[in-house]
Amino acid sequence: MPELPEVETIRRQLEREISGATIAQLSARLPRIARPAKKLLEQEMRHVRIESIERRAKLLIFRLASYKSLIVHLKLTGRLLLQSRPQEPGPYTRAVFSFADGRTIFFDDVRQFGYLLYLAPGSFEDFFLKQKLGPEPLEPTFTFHAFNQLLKKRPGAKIKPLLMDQTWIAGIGNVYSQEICFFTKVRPMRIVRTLKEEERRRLYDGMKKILLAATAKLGSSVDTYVDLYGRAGKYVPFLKVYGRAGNPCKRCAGVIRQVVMSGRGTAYCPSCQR
DNA sequence: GTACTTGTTGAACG
DNA sequence: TCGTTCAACAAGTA
Repeated sequence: MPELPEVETIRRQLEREISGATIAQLSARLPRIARPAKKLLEQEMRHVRIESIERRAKLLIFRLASYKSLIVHLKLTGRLLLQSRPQEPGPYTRAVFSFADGRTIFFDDVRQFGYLLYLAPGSFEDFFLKQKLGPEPLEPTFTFHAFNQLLKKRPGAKIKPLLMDQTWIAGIGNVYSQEICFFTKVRPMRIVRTLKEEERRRLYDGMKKILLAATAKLGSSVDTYVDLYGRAGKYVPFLKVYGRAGNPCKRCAGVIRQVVMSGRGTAYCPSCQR
């Protein structure tokens, strides 16, 4: 599942490879992934230069010439794959970017949840206002004080689903929210108002530490995630609780337990997470 | 055949 | 209005 570290990894690779390149054409092979509509998207993406690649939450933003932009959301199983030599599209290739220099990028997505969204100049701000995204956890301006203020807004929330709430904080999903709780030694169902000062501090430190470490390892390939070059992320061996239910805790003598919270699988160590 | 997996949306609830 | 939970979406994997 692409979360902040995975999406940021792809952003950096895209920046290196296609910033400044020109898209000759974009072909949406599966119309449902094209927004607002296949015809308009393909029309608007003819012969446009990519100025830069940005990321906000789990969204990739292609900044294009003439203040146009293209948003890419990978959702659960989306991939962007750079092909330096001509390749046949696979069964799950939903769109193909063809560059003026002959390279292509495939947008593959088994589950068809991902999308490509064209935004005309001006509608960019509207889109992000509607999204109501919370702050970026790795921004230098996101201090402990800012985090603490954020916690005060939701005193009654359970910490793990709150970490996954994109309108509260951006970019954290089901994998890293569990890892952050483990690092903090706090159970995922803990109510925010019961968190002590030192636990809040560990939450803040752990969040930054884990997201940075995972990004440095090019993300976690727990499902189908691979980077722009089709390579798996290398963070999985460092995951402490995600996908480890029934296994011994890596920190104490406990056994990792799995529960369901807000409809999502949630693993934690009942022994060292309180 | 059935259960399970997940990011986001929108509906439903209190 | 707000916070929260839950079904739905889709399709591969166990």
